[in-house]
Amino acid sequence: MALEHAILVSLLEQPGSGYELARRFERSIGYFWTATHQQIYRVLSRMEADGRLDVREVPQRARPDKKEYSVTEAGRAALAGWLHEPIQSDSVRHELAVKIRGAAFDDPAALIREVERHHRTHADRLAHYLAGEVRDFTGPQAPGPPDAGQELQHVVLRGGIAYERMQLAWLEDVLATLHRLTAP
Amino acid sequence: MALEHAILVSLLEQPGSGYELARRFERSIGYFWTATHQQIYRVLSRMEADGRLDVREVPQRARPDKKEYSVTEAGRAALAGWLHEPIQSDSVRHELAVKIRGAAFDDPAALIREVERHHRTHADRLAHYLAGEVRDFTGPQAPGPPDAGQELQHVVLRGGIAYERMQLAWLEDVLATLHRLTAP
DNA sequence: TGCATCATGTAATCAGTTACATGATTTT
DNA sequence: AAAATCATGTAACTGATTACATGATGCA
Repeated sequence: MALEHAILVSLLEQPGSGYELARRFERSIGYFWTATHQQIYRVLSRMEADGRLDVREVPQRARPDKKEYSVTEAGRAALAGWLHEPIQSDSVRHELAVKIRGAAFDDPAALIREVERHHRTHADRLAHYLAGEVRDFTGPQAPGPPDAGQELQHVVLRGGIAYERMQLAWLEDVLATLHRLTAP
Repeated sequence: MALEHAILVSLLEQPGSGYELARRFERSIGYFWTATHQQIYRVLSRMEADGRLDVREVPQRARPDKKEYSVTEAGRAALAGWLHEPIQSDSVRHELAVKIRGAAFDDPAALIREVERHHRTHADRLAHYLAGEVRDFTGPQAPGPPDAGQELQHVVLRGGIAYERMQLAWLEDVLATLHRLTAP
């Protein structure tokens, strides 16, 4: 299970509450791993019980208290152990592709709207990634040796950008194909 | 749940047994949806109980009997219904990206082998897809209007090819980054 | 007054994986 | 003699989603 490891990475980058983690999973970490708050809370409790995380109750004024989690030495060791194990390539779950092949048994034209909708979603996501790249990874780099954390975050973001660009090009291919089949 | 729909599509393309489906999920359908035989058998039973599939016991000589499944009218209607519902873009689960960001808290060099391994896996998969494309989608097309099923299968395969090419390019980017961080 | 944000959780259910189990035939 | 292929399944478990629940503050 990689949610646990994604949480370790995120909390090493910056300690925080379950709520904050859930928001990060909607933003940067969500570029390559998704999770809902329910699941995050459950995993956080377990990880704390397992000694991989420390909790600190943080009272706040004008807001409910929060539990700030940080990674213990045991947590860091667990992450290191996982990093040294080989993982298998992620299995693909591409629901839209199921639909496209399914359209052969229905009306291909009915899918055009849906594919256009996905195209917009991916275009938005790409714009969002590109804005993040400009914000976080341009400008003069600090003198001295390169910051590994920064470089690695950037290469992962470039992966997200490449993925969205590929998706957009493919969705355009799909649209052209659907149009060809509809009005030849 | 799209496994059910992936099974409907696959059985509409060609009726078959659970075993045969499992093999297709390792090949063509596996390009965009994965499933193990255990899960397939379970879902097949449920779908048959729900009246979406018909079963026919096929005795075979020199082999165990098999159950050949085919899609009922109700099954076809269920697929059509799903095709007309909007779906949300697939959520990403990119374990390798978690590892790459995690490498900032460990030794980035230790990841090089792992990334190279993934590169080989994707190169193999790409070669496999390209061979399939030559086998199934080249040569003179039949006269008359284009075959929708064929065109749609092809565009999905092109998606798989585009994905693998993008992955390969990105993994090369990752490797270059790791080398830069390791021996600057 | 109503909605959004911050903050945490439980309960029920569904989906997916891993391990185990059986048994014949064909190939090496 | 051993391994691979064909063929089907059960059981236990883990992971993930959906729905429900609570309650304060701040903004329009």
